[in-house]
Amino acid sequence: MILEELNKAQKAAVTLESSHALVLAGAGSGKTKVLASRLAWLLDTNQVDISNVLAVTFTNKAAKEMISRVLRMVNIDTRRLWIGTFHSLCHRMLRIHCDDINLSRNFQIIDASDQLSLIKQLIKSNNINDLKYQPKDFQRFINSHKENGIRFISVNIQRNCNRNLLDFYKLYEDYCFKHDLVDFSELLLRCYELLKNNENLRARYNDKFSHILIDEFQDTNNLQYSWIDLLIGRKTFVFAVGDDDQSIYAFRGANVDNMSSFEKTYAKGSIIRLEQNYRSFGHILGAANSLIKHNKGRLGKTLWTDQGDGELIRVVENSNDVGEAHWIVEEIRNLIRNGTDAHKIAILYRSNMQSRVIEHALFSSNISYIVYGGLRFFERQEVKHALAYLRLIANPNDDNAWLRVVNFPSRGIGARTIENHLELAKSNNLSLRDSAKQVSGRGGISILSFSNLIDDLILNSTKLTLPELINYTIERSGLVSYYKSEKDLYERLENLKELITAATVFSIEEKCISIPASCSFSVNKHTEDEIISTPLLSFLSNSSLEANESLSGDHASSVQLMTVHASKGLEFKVVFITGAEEGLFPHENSILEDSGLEEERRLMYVAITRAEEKLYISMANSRMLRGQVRYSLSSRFLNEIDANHIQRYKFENIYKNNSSRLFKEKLNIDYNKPSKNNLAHTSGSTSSNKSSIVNDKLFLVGQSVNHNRFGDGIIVKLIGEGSSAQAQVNFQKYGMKTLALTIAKLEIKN
DNA sequence: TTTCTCTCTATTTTT
DNA sequence: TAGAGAGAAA
Repeated sequence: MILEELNKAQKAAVTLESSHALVLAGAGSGKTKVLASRLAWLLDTNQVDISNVLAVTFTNKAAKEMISRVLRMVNIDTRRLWIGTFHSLCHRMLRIHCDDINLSRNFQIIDASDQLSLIKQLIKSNNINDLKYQPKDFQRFINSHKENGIRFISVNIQRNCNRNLLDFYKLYEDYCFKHDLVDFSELLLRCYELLKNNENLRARYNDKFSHILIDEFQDTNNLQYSWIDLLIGRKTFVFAVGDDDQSIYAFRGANVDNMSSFEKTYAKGSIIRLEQNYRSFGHILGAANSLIKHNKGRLGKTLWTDQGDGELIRVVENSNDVGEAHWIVEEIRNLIRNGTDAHKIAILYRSNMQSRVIEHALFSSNISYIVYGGLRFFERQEVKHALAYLRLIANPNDDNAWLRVVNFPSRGIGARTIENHLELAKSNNLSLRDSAKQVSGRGGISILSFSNLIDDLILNSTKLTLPELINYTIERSGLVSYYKSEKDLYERLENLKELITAATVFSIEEKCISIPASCSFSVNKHTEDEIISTPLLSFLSNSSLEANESLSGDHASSVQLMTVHASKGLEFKVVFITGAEEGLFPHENSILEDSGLEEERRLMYVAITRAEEKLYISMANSRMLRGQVRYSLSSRFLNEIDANHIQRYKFENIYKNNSSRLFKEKLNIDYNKPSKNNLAHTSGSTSSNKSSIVNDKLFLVGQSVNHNRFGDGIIVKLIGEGSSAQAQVNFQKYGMKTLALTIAKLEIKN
């Protein structure tokens, strides 16, 4: 039954015996199916006990999907299965073995935004004023080092890294160690060190896991690879699935080379390719294949389908961003009128800011839509406030949680009082809570009463279940009355109530419903499948690790809007790829280096391969960017796609009295020469000139020009007059440059 | 403490 | 354009 619905290549992968394997799974080739079938097959044929499998995914969503697919094939007790994200699996190991690595049992996980606010606080309290670096730079420095397995102590100072960044790394490390805080990269690094430095333990896990399954292997970073490496024992077989052409997260440390490293070290030339695509029609795949061929150093694969060519891809030129949005709306109306479900239509864009204009157009046409990638539930301000109170219950010495809510809702504790308090705590080497009694003055009294509030919450936590405790906490802390007080904060109040619901659901799932929130499970120490925890603690960990999808509205009848990154792994009947312009897609920050450009190309590849039946790619000759009108050439990627898969269109939009009338014309046009009459329709104005005459040449904004070194480009902006006149030019190969018109020899192209 | 005003900056993002 | 953060005024 498990093998019935698989094609030959899929079956070969699923039933592979006694060896490591690298499965190159193209977009839409049934990757998830193969992974789930593999696991089900191993269990069904009794080749392995469920407790001997480790399955790693990148998102919680993917893990859930995998579990539900496996359950459809075999009946198993999933609680004994080690499945989850890298972070959740490391977390699981750390909870079991925290005693072995000097980690407190109460260690708390901090998410990216907690980490950032901690960094800001440390910058302030240590009077660090290096104007060169923003808090985010410190954060990036710390995380990227951790993700390469580098602690402060092992940073090579010879490397050209700044002393201040380095010193701060130490400061941050010390603080986290002292306060039992573990950030996301620390979860991995700690767990890596646990296995690395503890031979016996490592040997036990090497024996335990006879099969390791890894999803999205192209997205692993160096530390994740090393962690897996440590888990591979003599009798362990790794089944890694990935697609180097869909690696789009190098910017956050993912290393595609892990695929070839794995292949060389373990899989030894045995690559299984899944190339039959079940998602898209031929023209769409042809376009994707012809585009991605421009990348070098691929492991190589070509997608094919037996479903026929389908429709040509429609490449559409618009005069500006507003026009593009209106054209999309018009087209979507037609599609819906002809029977396409709205939720099977996706609008993709390179950067989030592009959604605004599109949303506006959809909204005014009464087409319902959902935007993915907004604030998630557990990242919302009010939820984080409530969680800070809960963290203080779990650990009253959590200074960050203390600082977050000591004056929220406001209790008359100002910046001055807090400064005093911090100073006092630091000089006595105490936590804020332990030094609360000593704060003097009016603020001191307020702080004392806050401290009493926390004591009261802790007292009640032993009597109440988790949902009851949360309810009590948000009432007693004043959060509820604060959010009740103003009308437009109603939604935030709802979210607080939603948190109670989340805890209720969580309690049921964890089967800990009648246990008071702060009571420990009794645990056999070092039992590998048992976790030392309390309901409150595991709820808090869970809320950091599983910051679930944002609460969005009506799924079923809404058009879906998201970035190309967010679309990875999804599929839609109809896809609109918008903003196919030089500087935007490929993004100007990425085009100067080959690796950057190749990642942009893979991103376009991902976007194209989301489409099942209909694919539109649109561009606008000009768009409003950061309050200025920006002119662009069409994306080079459009020229890299084989022309026989494409049909080009051009749309002129004219607006009168706020109502839009669309005139469509089908033309064979050269996309690198925006026609001049488009300029008349661009909205917005800038303080710069629309034209400039230098050496008898008349330069216009929006004009195509050629420079002897930089090649072809388009004039984006003209600044100044006469001999000091400058032109800002967006060059196809070199990005944005500002040139003096009297010096630079710019040729006007017709 | 809160609110207003000015300045700065600007991909992609899961855990 | 729009949001965040800092600093000054109320």
